[in-house]
Amino acid sequence: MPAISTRQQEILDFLREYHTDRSYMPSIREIQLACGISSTSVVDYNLRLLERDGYIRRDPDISRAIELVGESEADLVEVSRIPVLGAIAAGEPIPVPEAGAYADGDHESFALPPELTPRDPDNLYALRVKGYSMIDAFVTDGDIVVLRHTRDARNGDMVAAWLPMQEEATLKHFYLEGENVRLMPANPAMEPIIVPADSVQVHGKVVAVMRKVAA
Amino acid sequence: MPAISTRQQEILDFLREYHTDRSYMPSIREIQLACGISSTSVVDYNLRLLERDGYIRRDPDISRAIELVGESEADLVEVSRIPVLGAIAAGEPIPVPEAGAYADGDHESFALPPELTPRDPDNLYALRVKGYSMIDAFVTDGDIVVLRHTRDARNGDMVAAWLPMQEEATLKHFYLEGENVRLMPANPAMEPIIVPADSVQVHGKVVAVMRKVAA
DNA sequence: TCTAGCCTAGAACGCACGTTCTGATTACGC
DNA sequence: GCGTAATCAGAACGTGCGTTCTAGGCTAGA
Repeated sequence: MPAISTRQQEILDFLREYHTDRSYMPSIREIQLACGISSTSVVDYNLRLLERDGYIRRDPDISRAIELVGESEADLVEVSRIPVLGAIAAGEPIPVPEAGAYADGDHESFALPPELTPRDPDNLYALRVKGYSMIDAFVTDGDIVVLRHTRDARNGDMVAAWLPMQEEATLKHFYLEGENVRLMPANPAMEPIIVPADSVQVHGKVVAVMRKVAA
Repeated sequence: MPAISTRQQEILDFLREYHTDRSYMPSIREIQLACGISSTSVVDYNLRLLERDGYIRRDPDISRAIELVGESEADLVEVSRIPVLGAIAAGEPIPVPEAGAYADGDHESFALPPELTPRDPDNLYALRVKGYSMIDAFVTDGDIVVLRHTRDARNGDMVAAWLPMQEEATLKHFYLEGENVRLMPANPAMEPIIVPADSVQVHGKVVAVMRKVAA
């Protein structure tokens, strides 16, 4: 892209600014006024150059038919907003999504980037991790875990599980073996837990983990 | 929101369709033509109702100044796109961002959600983690670490460092203590490394970590 | 049957706005 | 210095386009 003059840059900036306020483009005369240009023909002339150089696109004879090519559209990404339903901690029961909780209620929400969004973005919710009890799943205090609410875990899935007997919440890989469930830590150096299948409540599969590092 | 007539629904659909093609709104006469309406006043009348019911917003006397309220705008979030410059692994040197690498070159990129974006989103880049050598930082194979490129780490920052003597890349908390640097694992159960300050290359601060868990 | 409200027609008005034409001014290479 | 191109001015033109006025066809309730 060729370099552009300061006047063209000024026009381009104004287009961006105007478009974010209203959601349509200014008329030529509005550009003229805002940029302190003395004639509409000068505006037209510079718009012509901007179009030739690929910064904008115009439809002739149509009012306000200016498009900013690339840029603003490319930075806008469609993301799924995930409700944060609460916290997950070792000794506390896992919050359960009530009906309709996904449809964005009064919960705090979180934007999941498309790279981390699964094919099927339904029934997702997030929990904030409290404490250091889940470091065997490479998850630490303050992390956000994104879960898909489901009861049917398949072998190998990482699940959020509540163990009523032990009164413990945990994140483990799930393996159903006959009458028992084997819960494997993600860290292979640590020992699995084996419990009767009817004393495990699977709350959901872990879909993603995100962490903001302090400072 | 009150129910709307089929004609109003038809207009609304046309507005959406037209706006996705071009990025501006149709004129009243274009709506008239497209929806097979015999008079501009009918279009105006129905637009008036749609505005009263909160489906659209209009600016009087301005061409094509129709905004669709809510819907598409709400799901679009402005995100910063971070270039993924390569991989970080225990025994391999850390990829260094060349000048201009941030400005979106030919690198794969990654959308960082606003919740994880620091106040100052400059000089950010991402690396894909290879191997299991960084589990002491709660980071495992396949994770994405987001870094801010800087050489001046402050005490307590988590940094990506390259140790030329040991030929090792690592993620640790950084503490400068006189002539030496103490590198603390995030997991307090593990031992710190203490090395001379001139044998540590700090490549950047860790800003965020994200992980997609295999389904 | 009359009336009231809702929706639709057709036409005309008048400003908004893109376009264009003619010159003036500045920038720049030789 | 001069000539060519790039940029800027001012005004006028023609039409795009929102608006408005009047009026006719529906359905429903009294």
